Amino acid sequence: MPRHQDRAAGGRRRASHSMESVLTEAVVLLDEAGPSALTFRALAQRLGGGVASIYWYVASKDELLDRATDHVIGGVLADIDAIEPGDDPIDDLRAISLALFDAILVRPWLGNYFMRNTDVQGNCLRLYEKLGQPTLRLKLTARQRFHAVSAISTVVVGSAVDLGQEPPAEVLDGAVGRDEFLSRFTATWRELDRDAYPFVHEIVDEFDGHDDIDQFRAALDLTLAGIRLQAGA
Amino acid sequence: MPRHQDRAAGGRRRASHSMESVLTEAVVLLDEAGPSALTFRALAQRLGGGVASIYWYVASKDELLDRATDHVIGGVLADIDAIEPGDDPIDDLRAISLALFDAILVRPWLGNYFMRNTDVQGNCLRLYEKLGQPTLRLKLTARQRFHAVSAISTVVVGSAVDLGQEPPAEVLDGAVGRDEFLSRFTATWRELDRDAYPFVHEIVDEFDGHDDIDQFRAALDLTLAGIRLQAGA
DNA sequence: GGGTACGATAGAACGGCGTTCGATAGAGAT
DNA sequence: ATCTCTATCGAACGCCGTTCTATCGTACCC
Repeated sequence: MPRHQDRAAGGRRRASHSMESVLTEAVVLLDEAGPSALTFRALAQRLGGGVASIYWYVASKDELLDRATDHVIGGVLADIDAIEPGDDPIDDLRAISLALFDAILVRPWLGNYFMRNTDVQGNCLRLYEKLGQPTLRLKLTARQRFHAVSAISTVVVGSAVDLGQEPPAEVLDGAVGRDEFLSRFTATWRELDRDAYPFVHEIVDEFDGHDDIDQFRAALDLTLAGIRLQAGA
Repeated sequence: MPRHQDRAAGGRRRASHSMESVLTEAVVLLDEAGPSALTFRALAQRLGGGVASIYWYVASKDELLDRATDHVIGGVLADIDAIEPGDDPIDDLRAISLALFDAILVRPWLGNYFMRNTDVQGNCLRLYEKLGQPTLRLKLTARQRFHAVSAISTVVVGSAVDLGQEPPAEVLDGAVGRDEFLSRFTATWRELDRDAYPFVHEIVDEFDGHDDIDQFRAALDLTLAGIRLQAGA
């Protein structure tokens, strides 16, 4: 029986993966073209192996996304550990939140999978802890602390989701710039009836060419101001 | 040539749709079992027609989701129009936000599609306007007004996304209750090292059996407190 | 060194999805 | 009667996540 075991030039090599390489390459795909680009087939090709092999490391695509997310959060955690705690707990909260948001700006897809399953996302849990520790220095009840951190987390996730909307492909191609894309909206808005839409007209100039990080910082600072008020500090 | 035109008993009837019926049935599917249940095939079956017919009304699934979302926001808008403006603009902001969140509690999938494309989502734009009008009565700059409404919108969307995570099927089936599902997490958390996770231990009792609307209300009130402070009112 | 157990890999197939194509039925105008 | 435009639909296409089954290669045992 001719079992052709061609170890010669043409012979297919078997690929050899690792959890690390799987997650790293998954993140590369996500970074390059967003969640829709991360398919098992694309990932397998990048790893130089077969599709089914990936299932040895993760049980499903959801788990892959959860683990990939936690993988990059690990890096964020390192950045956050480098932050020196200051006198003001609220300033610490702000610093940690901004570090997290910086990571989301670079990888807008993060928002959709962050904190989805702490069983698998150990780093996300650690980050949650990090975010909560400054509140222990504030005069708050346990419930208030819980709500405060939830609120900050909500603001981060909410902002991330705004960012994470995959732009209509023409922006990704670079065919039209982001500013032009925004202006298309504002142009429509400006044509609305001034009496029926006084607020939209009031802020349309602000929306045009607005900066995402300014928007996040403003939302975060409003929440932090509320927390500070509550703590009586 | 025998073009068999069986108008007899067995003859298939043609279905007759309308934008209204398409969106209504789409919402029914979303309500019954979440976004994963809304497929063109399931929708066609419900409408008693063919798959391709739906494409006469919407150009893609994204547009279907956008329009379905805007459809139900229309109902929310009616609720909001029924709210009498009070003396305090911030109380009005709170009332409108809560009305919106009430709708999201019933339909957790809303958060993922809300405010995605104001071209198609006219009602969402109207709601944005409604949310902004109270800020016109506050002493704020245009930019501050823009950021204030964005912040509120972010809190709503962020909370909705938390809610919108499709539970792991066993909860949907009713096999395990929501409380039991939460307790499974907290049980793991309680086993963590107390020194490494002081905050998690501090709030684990709060997390166990927590109420989503309390969490939202707390986050919203923190943001509103920040806005009130900014307006010097 | 032959046999065996197991960690790891992979091709092929399955069913379901969004989407497209081409055909066609019905209603109204010419 | 014919033409036109709106509306409908079955069948097919290509891609997706997932599963099945068969293998390869190494470490270990006797």
